[in-house]
Amino acid sequence: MTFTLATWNINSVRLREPIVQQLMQAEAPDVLCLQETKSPVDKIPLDGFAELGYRHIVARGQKGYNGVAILSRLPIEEVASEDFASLGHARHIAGRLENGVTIHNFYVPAGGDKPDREVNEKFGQKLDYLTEMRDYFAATPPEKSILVGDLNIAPREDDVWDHKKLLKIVSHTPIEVEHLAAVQEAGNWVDVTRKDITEGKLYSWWSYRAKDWDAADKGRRLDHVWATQDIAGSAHSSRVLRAARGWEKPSDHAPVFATFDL
DNA sequence: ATGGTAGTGGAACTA
Repeated sequence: MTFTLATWNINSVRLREPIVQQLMQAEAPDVLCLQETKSPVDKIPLDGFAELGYRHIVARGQKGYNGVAILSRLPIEEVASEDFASLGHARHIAGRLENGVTIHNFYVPAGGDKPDREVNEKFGQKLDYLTEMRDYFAATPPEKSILVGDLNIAPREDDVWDHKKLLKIVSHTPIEVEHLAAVQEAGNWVDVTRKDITEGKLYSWWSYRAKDWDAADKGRRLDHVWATQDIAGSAHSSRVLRAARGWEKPSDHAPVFATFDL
């Protein structure tokens, strides 16, 4: 059985209902994981998604901020939702497909502007969130699992437009990269995107603030697809749909895809 | 060092 999965920080699922449908029609991933839905679950516009074949959903939401959803053409059953770092935020949902694969969908805290937990509480919360993710996967090692989402960290030098310039910028600081590596190690996660696309600059996010995001190309790879060792070898065809960053009323993130043969 | 844009919700917060 082959299925394709996409992850996309949508920055309001209600405002961007049209381009979510555009992605469904143009690319038709079997499973679409969204972050920053910024909507209570009961106000997500599901009818149009269902008409396009996405009849199954597991989600967490809140008013105005955060929010994660898995929209699926395949039946999916909710299996977990954790409040790491006890923030009271809707940042995690996990579901299981009928083939036994578990999908974790995360929206990791962005962490504020200053990379110093002494002066910026949000940065401390981000590190704590990652530490609790690590402990969660260390306590119960995942199997046949996929982890996706906006992890708000670009770990590699070629995941950012300028490594040296971003070393003190939140999302690319060494301490964040170390915390993310600890999560990856605890769960035996393989970075599927970088298993497939081993070399070269690769981004999934471009700031709204750039005059011309495409020409400036000052991007970062904040959105990730990971899989446990037991199924990572079946993954292929990873890609970032950069074109979606240029669609009508775009998100500042582009969707990231991977296909699994299981 | 600063300010640049976008979403929610109708000011101030978050990213």
